[in-house]
Amino acid sequence: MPTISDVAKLTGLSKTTISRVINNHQYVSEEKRALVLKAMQELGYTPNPAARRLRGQSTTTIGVIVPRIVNPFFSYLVNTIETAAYEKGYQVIISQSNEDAEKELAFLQLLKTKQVDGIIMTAIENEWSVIEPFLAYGPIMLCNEYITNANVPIVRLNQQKGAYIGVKHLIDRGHHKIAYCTGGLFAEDGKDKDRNHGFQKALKEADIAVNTKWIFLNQYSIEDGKKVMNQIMAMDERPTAIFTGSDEIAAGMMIEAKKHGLKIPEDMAIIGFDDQPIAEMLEPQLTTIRQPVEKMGELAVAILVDMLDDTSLKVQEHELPIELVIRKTT
Amino acid sequence: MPTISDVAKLTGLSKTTISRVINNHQYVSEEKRALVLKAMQELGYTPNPAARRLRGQSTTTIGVIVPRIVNPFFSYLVNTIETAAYEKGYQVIISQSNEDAEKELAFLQLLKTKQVDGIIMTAIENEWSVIEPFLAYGPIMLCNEYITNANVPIVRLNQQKGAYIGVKHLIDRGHHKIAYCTGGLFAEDGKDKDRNHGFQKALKEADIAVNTKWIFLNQYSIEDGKKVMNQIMAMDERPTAIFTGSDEIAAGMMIEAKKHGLKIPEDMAIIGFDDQPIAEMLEPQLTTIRQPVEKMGELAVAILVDMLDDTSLKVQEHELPIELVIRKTT
DNA sequence: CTTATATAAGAAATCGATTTCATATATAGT
DNA sequence: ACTATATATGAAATCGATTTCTTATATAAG
Repeated sequence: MPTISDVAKLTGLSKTTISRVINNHQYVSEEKRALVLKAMQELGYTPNPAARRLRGQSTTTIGVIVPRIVNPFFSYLVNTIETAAYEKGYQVIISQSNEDAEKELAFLQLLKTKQVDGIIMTAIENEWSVIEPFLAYGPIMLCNEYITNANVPIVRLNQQKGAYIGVKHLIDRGHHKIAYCTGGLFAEDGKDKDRNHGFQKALKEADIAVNTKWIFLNQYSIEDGKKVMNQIMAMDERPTAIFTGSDEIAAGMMIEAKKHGLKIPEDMAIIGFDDQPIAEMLEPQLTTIRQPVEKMGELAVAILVDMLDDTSLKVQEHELPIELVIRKTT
Repeated sequence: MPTISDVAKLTGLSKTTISRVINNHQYVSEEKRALVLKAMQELGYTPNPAARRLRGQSTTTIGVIVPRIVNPFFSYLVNTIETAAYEKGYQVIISQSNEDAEKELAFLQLLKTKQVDGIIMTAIENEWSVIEPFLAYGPIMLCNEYITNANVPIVRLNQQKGAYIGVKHLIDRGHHKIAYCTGGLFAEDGKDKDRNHGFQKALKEADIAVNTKWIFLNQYSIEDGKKVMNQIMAMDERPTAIFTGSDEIAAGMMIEAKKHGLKIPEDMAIIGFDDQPIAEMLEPQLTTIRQPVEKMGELAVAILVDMLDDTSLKVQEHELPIELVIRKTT
């Protein structure tokens, strides 16, 4: 690997001048600049990022934490983040937190040790008080999941509205017995809390009391959906509609409901969340709440890069629109 | 951020001794070792990776290239790679090649500039002659996609067998008019070539001539599947069965076939590839070829890390089993 | 009792860039 | 013509680790 000294030697100039050319500093004559550029080309020279980082320069790398990449919502989010980052000249380091606070913490260390310039968190496992100290080492921003009084940029959706319009839609279709199956066990803040509020608000407006037997929390996967549906099938009094926290839960429920001979939506209406590709592939096609994943990812990268360029930037918060996509399961 | 000098100052020892403790070198007294460890703890000291890299140490980072992360096959692969890497103390940098040779090349630069210790390629966009020179800067290995005479470790599946057993299964079900819809335009090597051979072998054994009208190459997504199905519907003479290169193509075809009122498998048998979660969610459930993604990812990481630990290791090639999962579309 | 070897620790060089400081020349302003 | 400023370049310090040389002591061998 050629180094900056090799370029200096070949051109007969000093390392300083080479560095100036690399970093587009002023006060380099056109003549020398061309000479240096040519020599760099010739040698196939690339600046060593480790050396640049050591001097406190940027790593042009951003870190992204997702709960699990196999969840399509997050793989789509990572897709847009990676693409947007690449366009801005950044690499992406990925970690799956897997609901593991330890692993999340290990990842935040990358910021401390300057392996990443900044971090996008799409889920939060640790207490904010644990995460906050890392802000001293670089920007952290929240995308998707959020915490109300964290003084960091947030790109999020109006989750309360999402749940509200979904449940409202079920009520409009004449349902009174509505089950609720979503993630977040004791959600005291953020996405799940807001969804809970949206759910409650819609019911309250229609004067429907919450039946706690039909509340299923901490549910995430297809398997979870199947299990819950089986629990519901075993009940004396069943709900007639289910609002779920993801298309995957909904899909699991549909598979199992069909096994039990239930007709959807006649015997059981189901509504998903996310509008993943599977929503269109299920039969019947799934009514769901669409989240603008692409916009979220792009915006998150744009904000993070802005913060990296200008550290004095003030904290922004963006709330993106969310909408109901009515298909055939309601 | 405390540095090694801070630890040295606090303990009253030299940087050299601190470094020895960090790297578990011999000839450090137990007494001093304990002292250093305590001081590191106290200061919350972590070695600066940029500095270590500059000295040519490992980056404990591996790079992974996938075509696109939103393809579930690859998001599952990345999942296992990331998990396995984390267990071995490695970070993962991800890039989507998006069928873009330029982007793949940009990613390989990370090896040259020591931002990653090694790279796992799950797809190949450039000519091997373009990729090979990068081997001088660190190990590259192939996982999933492969090139016959590249002298690098390969973890792959028996793709020929995969296509063969799939097509054979269709023939056993009595089909003679079999369409073939998969990726890879002019596959001269690797996965797609092998699949082509498997397809041809199965037909030949049953004395069935290939109908080129029913060959669709360079197809990947759900949308591609839909388009091809529409092309097939417009034909005078249609195939009665389709072998596809991914569950997604198959899913797209099923959606469109149903729109046209075709019954699956009676009017049209369809077989997928991958055994993604959607295979079970489609109606009817999709017959497909299962690929052991978890094993592939784990094995790839294990081999790469082995190579990093012991650079004299000889090149290995692993072929993992592949199997037919018969469901309801055939 | 001397010499060889194992153990223990530090000083200084090194990795490859950027940055600060110093210096030299050219141009502009008065 | 003389100072002030803009332009152009280089030498050396710096970032935070590891590594190579040294040196000093302790132990073992002859």
